[in-house]
Amino acid sequence: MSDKNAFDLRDFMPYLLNQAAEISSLEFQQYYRARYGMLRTEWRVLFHLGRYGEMTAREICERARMHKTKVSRAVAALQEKRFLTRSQSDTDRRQEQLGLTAAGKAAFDDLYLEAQSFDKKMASRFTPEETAILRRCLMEIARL
Amino acid sequence: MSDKNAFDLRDFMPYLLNQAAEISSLEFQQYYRARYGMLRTEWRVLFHLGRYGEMTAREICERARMHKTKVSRAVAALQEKRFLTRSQSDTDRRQEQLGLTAAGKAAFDDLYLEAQSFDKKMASRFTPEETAILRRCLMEIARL
DNA sequence: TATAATTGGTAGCTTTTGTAACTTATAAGC
DNA sequence: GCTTATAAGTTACAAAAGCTACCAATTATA
Repeated sequence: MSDKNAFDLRDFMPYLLNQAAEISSLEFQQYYRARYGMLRTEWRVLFHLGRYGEMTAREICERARMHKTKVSRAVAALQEKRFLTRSQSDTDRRQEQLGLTAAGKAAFDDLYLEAQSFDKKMASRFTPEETAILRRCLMEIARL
Repeated sequence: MSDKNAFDLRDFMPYLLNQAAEISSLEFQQYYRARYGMLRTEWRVLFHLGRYGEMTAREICERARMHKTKVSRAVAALQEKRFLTRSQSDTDRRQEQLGLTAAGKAAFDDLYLEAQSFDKKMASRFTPEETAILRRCLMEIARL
């Protein structure tokens, strides 16, 4: 147990993943938080609508793997910021189509570029081969 | 923007890391939660004390990179479960040395083994080379 | 065509986290 | 020695997440 080769916290994959996720997320958070006062949940919803176009809250739940209450609150917050509009569906009045306003699109475009360059910066710390393996392993673990 | 090769959420490293971390953590959580009613913060504190021996709350903060209020609450919860004891230091009466009780050690030993086999199971999904690269990249990103 | 079951979305309550202020103890400046 | 600063740890209050129950619209079923 006090053996030098013994299993350590730094060898425990869930711990490693959490530390890496936390650090990178906190760093990127600066952008959407400082500029737009957004939360992580809001940034995710914004990304989905900006990147993939109009969709319902349920579709966002599935794609982003977020609980529906989380999405509901993020949508309300984005609407409050005038970044998002809702329009009731004609075929099923329970659901509403969500879309971005001009301001929402502008925020998305801005953050989308930041995300790209942030990702590039992260990848640049490793060789292309390492980065490719890292991405593949993470996708596999995340079941994406 | 609707280009097939365009930057996608699945290409965004912080998102990938979060999804992978969340999935693996939720899975392992089953063990400490179901058997001992522990929270993640408590499991981390238990791990530190079990693996590295007695130390103060401040040392746990540094090693585990947890905020001192989080540690304080986890310590209180572990004490409540009779897994942990405190003893005031003679040289500095502000700090107290934290250690595990017999029950705490038993819980640690159990979970330590589970953690090892869990990690092994995760690693087995990849080749040894891939696993090594994955670990190195994560350590680098997490600045460990 | 009633009635039960399901679905999209919201609201309320509880648990957990984050932040700042506070308490007590030590260290530093003069 | 006496003030001031800093550190360890706790507490209190606010923000956020999780969970359950709920409402209203739709679909399935008897």
